[in-house]
Amino acid sequence: MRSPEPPERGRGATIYDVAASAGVSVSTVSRVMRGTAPVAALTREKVGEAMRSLRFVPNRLGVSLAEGRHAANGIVFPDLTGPYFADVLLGYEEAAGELGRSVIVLSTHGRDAAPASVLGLASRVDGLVVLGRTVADEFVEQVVAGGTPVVTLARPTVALASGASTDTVCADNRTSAEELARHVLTHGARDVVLLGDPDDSPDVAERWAAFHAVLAPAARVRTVRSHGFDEAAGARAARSLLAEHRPDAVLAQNDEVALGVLTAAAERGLNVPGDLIVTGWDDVMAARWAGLTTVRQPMRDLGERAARLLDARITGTTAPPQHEVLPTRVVHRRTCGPHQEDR
Amino acid sequence: MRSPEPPERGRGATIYDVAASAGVSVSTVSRVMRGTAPVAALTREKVGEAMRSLRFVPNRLGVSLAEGRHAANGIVFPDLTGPYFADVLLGYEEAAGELGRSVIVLSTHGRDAAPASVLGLASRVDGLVVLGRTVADEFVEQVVAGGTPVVTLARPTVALASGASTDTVCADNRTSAEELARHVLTHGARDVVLLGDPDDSPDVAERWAAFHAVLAPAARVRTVRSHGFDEAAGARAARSLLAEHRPDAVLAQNDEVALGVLTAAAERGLNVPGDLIVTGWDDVMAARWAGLTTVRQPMRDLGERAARLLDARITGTTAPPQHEVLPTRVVHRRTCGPHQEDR
DNA sequence: TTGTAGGCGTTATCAC
DNA sequence: GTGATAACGCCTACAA
Repeated sequence: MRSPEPPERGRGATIYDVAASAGVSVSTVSRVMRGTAPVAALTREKVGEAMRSLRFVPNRLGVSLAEGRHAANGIVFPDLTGPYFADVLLGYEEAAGELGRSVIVLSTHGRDAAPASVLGLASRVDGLVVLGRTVADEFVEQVVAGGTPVVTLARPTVALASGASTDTVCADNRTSAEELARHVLTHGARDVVLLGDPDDSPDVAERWAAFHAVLAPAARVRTVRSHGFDEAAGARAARSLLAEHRPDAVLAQNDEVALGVLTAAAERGLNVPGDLIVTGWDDVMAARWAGLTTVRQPMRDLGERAARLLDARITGTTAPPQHEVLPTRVVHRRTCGPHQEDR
Repeated sequence: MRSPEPPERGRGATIYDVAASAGVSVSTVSRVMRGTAPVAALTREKVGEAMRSLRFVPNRLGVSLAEGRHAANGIVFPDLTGPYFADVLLGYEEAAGELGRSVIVLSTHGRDAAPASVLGLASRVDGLVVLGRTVADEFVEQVVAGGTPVVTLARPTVALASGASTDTVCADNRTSAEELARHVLTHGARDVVLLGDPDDSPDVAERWAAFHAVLAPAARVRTVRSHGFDEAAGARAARSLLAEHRPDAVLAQNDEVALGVLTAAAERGLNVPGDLIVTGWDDVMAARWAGLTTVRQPMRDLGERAARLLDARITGTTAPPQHEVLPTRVVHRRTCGPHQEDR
C-alpha cells in the first residue's frame, strides 16, 4: 500500500495534481488555499488532505504571474564589506519580511552596477532600494519609468521624468559633521586633513562640505584622497601623508580608514591625540575598542525606513516624494582629545 | 510627433508589444533576444529598434516559468548581525552572481525558521543554502524532496530519505580548538570556563567537544551558558560568573562574547592575561584592536564554496554528497598570555 | 458551492 | 527565416 500519489522526487506537485487527487477542480483548490470564497467543509477537508499528502507548495512563479506581483524587493549595495551594510540589510530584511516580501540583494562590488544587472533585478521585484553610488541616475529613472518604484538610501533623491523624484532616506551628515568639526577646533586643531575616497559615496561629500564650512574660517583644511575605504587603504594613505607633513588632525571618512590612520600614526611613534587627532564615522564595534571618536548613525533604521517607504510606494500611495533624514550623534572617545569618554 | 508606443508608465512593455511594433511575431522577437536560431539581419534590426524604443525588458516571471528555472538561490541565516554573516553573504553573493543567479536572503532572527517561510523561499529559488541551526532537519529533507537542492553551511549534513545526504561546507573547528586549548594549558590555565550559548550553532558544539578532549585531562573545565551571543550577553554572563568564582581562563564562543568578558573583567579590576586568559573565535575587526586571541575562519570562502556546491547540484551533478572542511588558524594576541602577537 | 476557460509573459516545437 | 500555438502553474471572472 502506498499513499495515493507518491510525492515524485525532483518535481513539486501542481495544483492540478491536488485537484485530481481530491476529486475537485483547480479553482476549488485555489479557493481553499486563499480563502477567497466559501467552500463546503467536507470539500475543504478532502483538499487539505490531498495538499498534505502531496506536500503541495504553490509555485511562486505561477502565483506571481497570476497576481501580477513578485512579493519581493531588491536592494543594491556598492559593497557588502563591513558592518555598515550588514546592519542596513538587517533592518531592511526584517521590515520587508514583516511586510510579506522577500529580499533580493545585489552587490556591485564597488563598481557602478552593470545596467543589465540592475534592469534584470528590477524585472524580478516590485520595488528597489538603491544605496549610494551604485546606479547612475539615468538607470534609476529608467527603472522607475518601467514601473518599479525606487527608494534611494544614503544618496540624493533622483529627479524623475514625471517631474516627481525618488523617495529617499539618509542619515543627518551635516549636523554631526559640524559638531565634530567644532569639537576638533576646540581641541586646538589648526591644520586639518579630510581623508577618504570622494568617489565612495554622496554621504562623504556632504560631510566634507560641512567640515569645510566650519573649519575653513579657523584652520587650514586639506582633502586627501585614499584609494579605497577600508583599513588598509586608510593606513596606506596616512603613511604617505604623514611622511611629508604632519597635520593636527585627520578626519577620516569612516571608522575603517580612521583605524588605518591610527596604525600609521603608531608606526611613526606619534601620540594620539597629543600629536594627532583622529576621528572616524559609523561607530563600528572596533571603534569602541580603539577609543576612536566617531559618529553613530542608525544603520538598521535606515534599512527599515527604506523598506517601509518602498512598501508604501508599491502599494500605490500618491503622497509626494518623502525625504527622511535620520538623526546621528557624535561619540566622543580618546582619539580627539582628553575628556570624558562615551561608550 | 511622439515615438511609436509611448512607454506607458507603470507597466512594462511585453514581447507582444515589441512584436507588434516591429511587425513580426513573438517567436522572432524571442529568437533575436536569445540568439536561439538565425534571424535575417534586417529583421533583427527592426526588432532591436522596437525593443530599444519601448525600453523592453523581458519579464522574469515569464522567462522563468517557460524555462522552468528561477535563476535565483536562497540563503537562510539565523541572524544578520555581526561581521561573520556579512562576510559569508559577501562570498556567496559574489559567486552566485558570477554563476548568473540572484540571491534571496532570509533571516530567521535567532528563532527556528517558520516552516512556511522556508518552504515559501524554496518555491522561488533553484537551490538553498541553510546556515547553522535555522531549519529543522525535517524541513530540509522536505525541501530537497520537493526538488530544491540544499547545501548546509556550518552545520552537519542532513540525511535524506533518498539515502543520500546534503552537500555541506564548514570551517575546521576541531583542529584550531585543540590547538587553542593546548596553548591555553601552556600558559598555565588549570581552571577553564567555556562560555557561550550552546543553542547558537553546531559549530560551537564541535569546538567545545574539542576543547574538552584536550583540557579535561589537565584542568578543571566548566561550561557556562550565556543567553545570547553578542557583546552584552557575554558581559552579563561574565559578570555573574566572575562574581562567584574566578577561573584562569575563559574560552568564549565568539569574539563578541569574549569582548564582553574583557569588559566585565576590567570592571572587576582583573588583569588580562595576568589574572584571566580570554579567547574568542572569528577574528572580527574589533578583536585586533582589543588584542584578543582568537581563531580566524575563512568566511567569504565558506559562502563561495557553498554557492559553487549548490550550483553543481542544481546543474544536476550526480557526484556523491560533498563535505568540505575549510582550514582555520589560531591568531595569538595578548589576551592569552605574553608573547609575540599576530596581527 | 463548484467547474470551465481565459489570461499572466515567455520559450520552444512545429509547420510553412 | 518566420509564424502559429501549446506549454509552464496559478488565479479568477463567469457559468452552472
